Amino acid sequence: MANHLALENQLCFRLYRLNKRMAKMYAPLLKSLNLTYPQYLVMLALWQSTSEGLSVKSLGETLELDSGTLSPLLKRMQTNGLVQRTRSEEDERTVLISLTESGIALKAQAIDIPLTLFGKTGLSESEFTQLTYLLDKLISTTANT
Amino acid sequence: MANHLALENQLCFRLYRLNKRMAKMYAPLLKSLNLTYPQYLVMLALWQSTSEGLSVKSLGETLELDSGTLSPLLKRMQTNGLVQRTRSEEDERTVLISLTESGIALKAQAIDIPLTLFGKTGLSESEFTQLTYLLDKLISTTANT
DNA sequence: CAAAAATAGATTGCACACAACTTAATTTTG
DNA sequence: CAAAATTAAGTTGTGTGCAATCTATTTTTG
Repeated sequence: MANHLALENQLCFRLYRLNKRMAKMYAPLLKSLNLTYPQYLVMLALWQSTSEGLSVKSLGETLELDSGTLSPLLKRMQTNGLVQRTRSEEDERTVLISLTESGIALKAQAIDIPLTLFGKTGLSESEFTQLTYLLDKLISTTANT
Repeated sequence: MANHLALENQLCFRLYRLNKRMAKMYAPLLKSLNLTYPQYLVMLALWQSTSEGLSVKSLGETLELDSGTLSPLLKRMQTNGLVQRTRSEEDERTVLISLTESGIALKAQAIDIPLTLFGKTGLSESEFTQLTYLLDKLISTTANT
């Protein structure tokens, strides 16, 4: 007779706690780069993009964030000198976000973060693979928006 | 040669996205109970507690939230008639949070939520068990606070 | 082609989430 | 026992995150 409403039985609560703990583990490393956790995700997206940058729309699709979150976040990143905003010439509605020199340079300082964090998780390679598989499966069955 | 900074390779990003998707899946169900997702977690904690209720501190330990989050959140729940606050008599620093009649009654309306959501995940029982195991392992290796 | 619909981004309002700080009460300690 | 340290909640300030709305620009359609 399972108690379905017990907090310990909620998958969502495990994800909720773990997500917060992850962000807290990143925080000290990111602080030295003057980045918040969501800003770090934006940087990851931009570091792997072309030099023209990404539109706010495509950044939003990649990170699953809407303009209500991204607009002020990108404004802060611009203030901190990490990104530039350019109106697209083909479509005046579109704003292209691209890295500044300083934003590009920051990549070198971030390069070790993923492995450092993976070390702290204590997971084996095979557990990591298995967890990735299960999370992807769940991501694919949970519709976005 | 793995690209460690690629967004697709980040475990944290999978958890980040999935956590948000979960909250969005709960949202419509919780809206009919007039609860937000964090408020739902508070209700789960209170539904399984004794009738004396829980202190803000123990609620915070259970949910991994500090008073900066809980104080205003509990105030809103009190405004909505779900919980009461009582100063403890043994220790005047402690505030006990307990359910109102209406808060207790809400449990009946929430009883089907976990199974409804589990259905939407599309996970098998064995996948659920495996995922729970891996998440717990990760939770136990990631220190809190 | 002009009106209607759709799209991109920004803005507003509300609810977390957390660091840092404050206040009041209790414990510890010299 | 009194001063110092600790503890529990609350407050303040900043940064998300999202729904709803607004504005400007395109695209579609009659």
